[in-house]
Amino acid sequence: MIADPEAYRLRFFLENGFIRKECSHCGRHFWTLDPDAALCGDSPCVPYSFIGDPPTKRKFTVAEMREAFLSFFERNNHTRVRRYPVVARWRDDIFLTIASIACFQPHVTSGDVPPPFNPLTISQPCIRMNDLDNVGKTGGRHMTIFEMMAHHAFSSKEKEVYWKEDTVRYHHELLTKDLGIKGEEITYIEHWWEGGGDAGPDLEGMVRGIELSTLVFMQYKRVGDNYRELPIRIVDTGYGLERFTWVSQGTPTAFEAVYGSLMRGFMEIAGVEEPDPAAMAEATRYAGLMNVVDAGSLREARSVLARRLGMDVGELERAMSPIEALTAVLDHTKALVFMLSDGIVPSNVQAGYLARLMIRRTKRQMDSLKIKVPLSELLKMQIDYWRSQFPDLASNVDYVMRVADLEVGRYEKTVELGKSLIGRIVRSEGIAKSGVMPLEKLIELYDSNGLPPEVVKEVSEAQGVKVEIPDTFDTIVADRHSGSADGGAKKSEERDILEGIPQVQATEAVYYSKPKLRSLSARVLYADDRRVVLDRTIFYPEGGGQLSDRGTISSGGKTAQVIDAQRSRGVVVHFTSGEACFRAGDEVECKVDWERRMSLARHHSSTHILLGAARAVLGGHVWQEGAQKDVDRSRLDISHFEKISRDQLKEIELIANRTVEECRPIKAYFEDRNRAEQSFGLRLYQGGVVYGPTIRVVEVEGWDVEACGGIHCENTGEIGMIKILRSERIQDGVERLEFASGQAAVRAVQDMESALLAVAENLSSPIERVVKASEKAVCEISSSKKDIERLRRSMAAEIVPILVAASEPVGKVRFAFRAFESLNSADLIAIASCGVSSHPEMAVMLYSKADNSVLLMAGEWAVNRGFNAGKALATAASSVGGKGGGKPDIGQGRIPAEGEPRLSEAALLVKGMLEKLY
RNA sequence: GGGCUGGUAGAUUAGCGGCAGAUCACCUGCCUUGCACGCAGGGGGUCGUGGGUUCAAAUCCCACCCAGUCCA
Repeated sequence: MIADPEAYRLRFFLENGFIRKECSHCGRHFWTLDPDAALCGDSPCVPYSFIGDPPTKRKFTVAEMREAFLSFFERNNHTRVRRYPVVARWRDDIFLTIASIACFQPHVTSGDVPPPFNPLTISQPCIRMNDLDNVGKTGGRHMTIFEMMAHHAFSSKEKEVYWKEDTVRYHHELLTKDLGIKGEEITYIEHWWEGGGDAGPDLEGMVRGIELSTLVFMQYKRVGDNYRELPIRIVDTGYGLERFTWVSQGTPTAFEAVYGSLMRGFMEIAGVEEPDPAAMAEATRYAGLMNVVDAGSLREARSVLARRLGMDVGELERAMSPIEALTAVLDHTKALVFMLSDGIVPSNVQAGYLARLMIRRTKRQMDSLKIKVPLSELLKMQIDYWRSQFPDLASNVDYVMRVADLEVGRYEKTVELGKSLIGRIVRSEGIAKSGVMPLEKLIELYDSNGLPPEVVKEVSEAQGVKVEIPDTFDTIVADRHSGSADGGAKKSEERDILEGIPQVQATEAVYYSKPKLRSLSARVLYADDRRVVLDRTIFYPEGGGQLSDRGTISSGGKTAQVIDAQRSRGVVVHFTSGEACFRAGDEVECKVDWERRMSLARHHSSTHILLGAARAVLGGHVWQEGAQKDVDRSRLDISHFEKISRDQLKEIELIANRTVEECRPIKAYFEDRNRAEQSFGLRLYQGGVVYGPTIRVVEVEGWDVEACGGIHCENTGEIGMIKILRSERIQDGVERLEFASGQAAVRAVQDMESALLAVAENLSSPIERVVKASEKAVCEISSSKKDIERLRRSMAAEIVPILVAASEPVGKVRFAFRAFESLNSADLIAIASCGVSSHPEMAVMLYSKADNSVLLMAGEWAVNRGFNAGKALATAASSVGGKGGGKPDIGQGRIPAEGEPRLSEAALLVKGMLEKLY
């Protein structure tokens, strides 16, 4: 949609002498004070002209520029708001905070929740992974991490804060008065903005060829091809802190301006020379002229630039690539510091995957620069550089460094493993011969070993094996999974629990107001053969990972079992079984299965306590990733970067139980969202995204606070005991704790005790010495085995001469046959193989009465002449009712006791076969 | 949550129904006297756990545990 030109015809422009023009180069409309201006002021229409010649009254550092901005808006009645994390945990549609307005979506922008302050100003660190490829190649116009300075005003019909006029006036005043940019140098380009389903006109503030700010007037919601007015209109501005700083310093790239001494430190480590400032400035100006940065346009621009500098393209690339890689490392390491410090745990999914991607990319760039210093050191340098402006970074420095080292190690291990795996596959004859990697193997390497096809290609082509990656590789892989994937997905299809129920009032949640009430009389609003809706209820409906209450509803002597309760749009539906049937208007008596309720409450409160304990033991990066509370056992999934050790588990358990002993009060109450956030921070949202202006806060006093809808104990002492049953790594970066509380915990301990007692009994050992006893037993088994093996060998050596002496010539071989009383098949093998290997002309047939096993081993001579002991034994054994088989040199089988008297017949049969050899 | 791959000596692994092997490391001796050296010999295995199929299971089937990995 193109906005009505009237949308931009501001009184501010008209009264201050701005004129509307059309850019002779790109055709866009813009407002300017310069009557001679013909171009819009954006690149590529206008080249960068601030390098070496800043338009501001003085140079600003990043910190100075941020402060200048925030204090300007504070002076103009805005409230300064602290930055939000770069991980957007309050949103379920994006992982990272990509703009300042993202902090207030969706609750504030939808009108559900009032903004914390109105108007407000903020400088919000944002991360955009989609610019990853451009970082370092555009002189700093693109960065994965940047700060978006903003002033936001939220206006509704009831309350008008400010709109376009004041926004532009603030903008202009800040730039001209506080920063000292001449009014004539600022142009405002008319533009239409759309994002995240919202839309509105916007003005882009341009100075000397670079876009410094975007002033968006969000006022529409996009519905299909139409636009609907939003209930609240939002001033959504974005001022690029790094660009403002850059422009004020006029450095060749933005990196010198933003990173200053840190950049020099990184260059020293990497051994990268300071590039010629003039050439660098030229390159940056050139990058500025490129609209889209992709491989093609980059190459093209390079060759033009090379010509202008009088260089060869290759020469230019060699000169540029170290500084490009270095600035990318500079940018990525800062992004990583914020990501990790804000608690992202690298993983193979979601936000964790973005962190992993960033780490691997950074590592590759570091390798290309041959940087030997560990990544964690660079991160440490970043933290030291930024800590005065972001004090919270310093508190997580240990975690950040630890995780970075761990991840780099993991990456190196994966690549190393991949190399040996590919090497082995290549060596497998089929592939080495054909010289081509089959698609099948390529998919397997990716699917099972996580090796991207590009890596496989690189490694195997170094070994002379061609790899072709089909364009549709991703689709092929996806297809393989689709068969199984939809099986689970379809099941989760939700049916409306209110289907067929007429409009009824919201159910009064007595389970919240009087959580200790075990029975309640209520009135039936609706009932059918399996569902009952009441005017009020004490049955907790399933939610927040807590199962629903069960119990009974009865009236006039008839009773129905409540097997489940669910809530939808404020209405609690009780699912019943049994004959009792109710009618609307009936007065009924509700009874909750109290044992179940208490067990669920204990497990739920335990979850909060354990989370706090895990955070205390493992660190502040621990967040709840999911939870399920049942009656006998529950589980809590938490983010953590490595397997939780036994000792840590014990520590968590101990601390959790201490908290239980301390009998801390647990308070549950409804609270205004903004107020709760201010008191407790975003830590509240452990259980995931919560909607609405009012949230229910569950506070374990002095221990843990969460937004939570569940039923809890009133005091941690009611839990009695928490027993962690086990921990499991359910995916990279997520550990699952399974635990039991109260009686269930006692029962779990009893079960373990019984198992231990049984073991002790088997070992005839008292429990205190059961460990030693079991170790000794295993040791003895092992040494006995060695003894047996030794005895077996010497026994075999003793018997062989007897066997040889008793053997008879059969054709050209000697044949020995003998039955033993108490030897087993392993013993027979030892004897026969000893005999046959020392007497290659022999064939030995042995029988054991103890386990009815029969063995035939043929010496080399017979085997070389085509004798097959396996086949011979098979026929011989079956002739007397047994079974068997084997290979040419060895045949094994079993002849049942009934066949024993006819053993000599079987031996005769074998002899007959041996006789034929010549 | 679902799929795939793997679990064999301290390490890396071969075998994939029929006598558990290799390489490195380790120990002993010789050669040489020292910097991934050669030779001879040796120790080291509940073949992840528990069931099942089979005359016979490291090997096939089922369940579970552990590790890796992909998809949601």
